[in-house]
Amino acid sequence: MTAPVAAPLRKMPSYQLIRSEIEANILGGIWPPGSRIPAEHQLAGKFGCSRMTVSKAISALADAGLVLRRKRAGTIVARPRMHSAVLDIPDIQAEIIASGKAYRFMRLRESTAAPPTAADWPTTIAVLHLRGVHLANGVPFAFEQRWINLATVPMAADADFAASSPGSWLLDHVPWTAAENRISAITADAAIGRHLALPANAACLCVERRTWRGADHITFVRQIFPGDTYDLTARFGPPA
Amino acid sequence: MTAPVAAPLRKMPSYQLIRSEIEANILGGIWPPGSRIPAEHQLAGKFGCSRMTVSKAISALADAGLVLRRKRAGTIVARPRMHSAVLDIPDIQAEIIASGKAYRFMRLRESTAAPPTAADWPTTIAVLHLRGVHLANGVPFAFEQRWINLATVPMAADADFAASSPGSWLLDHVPWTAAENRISAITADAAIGRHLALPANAACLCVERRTWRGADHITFVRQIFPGDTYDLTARFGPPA
DNA sequence: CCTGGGTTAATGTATAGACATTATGCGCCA
DNA sequence: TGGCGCATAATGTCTATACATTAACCCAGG
Repeated sequence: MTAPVAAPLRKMPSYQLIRSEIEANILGGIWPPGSRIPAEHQLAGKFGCSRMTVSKAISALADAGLVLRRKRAGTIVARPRMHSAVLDIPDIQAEIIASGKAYRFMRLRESTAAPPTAADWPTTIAVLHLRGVHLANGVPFAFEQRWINLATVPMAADADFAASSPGSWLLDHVPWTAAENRISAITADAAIGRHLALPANAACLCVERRTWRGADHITFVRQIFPGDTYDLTARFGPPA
Repeated sequence: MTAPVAAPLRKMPSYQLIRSEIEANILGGIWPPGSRIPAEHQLAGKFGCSRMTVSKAISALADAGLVLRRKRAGTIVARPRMHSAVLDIPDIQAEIIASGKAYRFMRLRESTAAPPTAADWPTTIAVLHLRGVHLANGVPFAFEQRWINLATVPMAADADFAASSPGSWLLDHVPWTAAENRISAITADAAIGRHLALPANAACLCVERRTWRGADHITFVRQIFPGDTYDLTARFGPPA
């Protein structure tokens, strides 16, 4: 039995090792933002590998936004920016099941109402309008209102949304090419308060998501979570 | 003058062209999820390039999550997932200025109160406690409450937060290695309502952010936005 | 029928070299 | 002094090749 070292330095490929080395220099402050890092051929010499390998390592760092590469000018350390965060917006059904609770989608009355103005859909297309509540162990977790474009997803008309939530069904059956998420805070109206068992005027987190397949609209969904029991969390970098 | 084609097929490198070709087959449904795509050497033959070039293209697709690569089994089209969304959480000062409005940070009374329990900071460290309101054209835009770890950032004690917001100042002076964002909805209390000129019990979007440099805490900030006028938007894929 | 192990097809990594591309920065010339 | 243009240093791409690694597959043996 070898040493049970928990460290992940088992047998890292060169380009990952080089990447880690550079990353450590940047994050450790040895190479401050704006400074030039050694040229590829210099690093290749230092690490005793070919320039291609160094280039692959630096390309990964450039993709990650840690450095900026410019021909002739060299590679410089990027100024850290709180540009964007990777936010986990999982499928509600999967999230509830993953937490060990029983999941159920309670479907409410639906209609074939016109698509919502917020989604700027053409008013002429045929849509399936769904309303329902996601339940975790029988407790309301989120209220969902969804419009599905029947021109793009005709088989949605025959789907059984009692077994799996509309979101999961769509993920399983319809590939999407673009999506947009919008997060805001709203005050629960009477209907929402009733569905989620909330007091009047409770603050709620509202997630609206639109998805496309190419130029075609697939679905527009508005999910409303109780503000005091749900939050979205995004994390960056190594664990603290 | 050549044809004013808007299409971006000007002079794409081979690996990007190959990537686009594969991507089109996947997104167009010709290669459905779970199906195998041709082996690298086959694609190399088809495109008349080396296997390295094909591999680079497929690696990019694998990084993007469109395909899964497995030795011997080949490369298969991944099942699309709403894994995570890239959310734009820009610096408030930069955001307001970018929108063409006048920015001002109105600093409120501060204290050296103990760090907030929510940030699970040690209670013994010296902190700088800041409170203020971000103003866009004089109108309250967000209420901010911030704690800065003076052990990690001693020069924050002497900084002038009238010129630039605390967030911008920190971004410019302190590199960070990890960050965590938490988004929730809250009901405005009396103080928040007063600062943001909101009616009582208005729903607000609450963004809490913690940043670290290595193992050291840098700052904990809680920003509160009027729920009806602010939202966070994240977009994926090509523009609609 | 099941199990084990070897074969082998596919990806993963790496190299040395070549040429393309680009913008920096210096020198030349007006 | 000023501006123009070219040499050059750096990254960007690509090739042909080599070997490592992995796991699907198949077949022999129980």
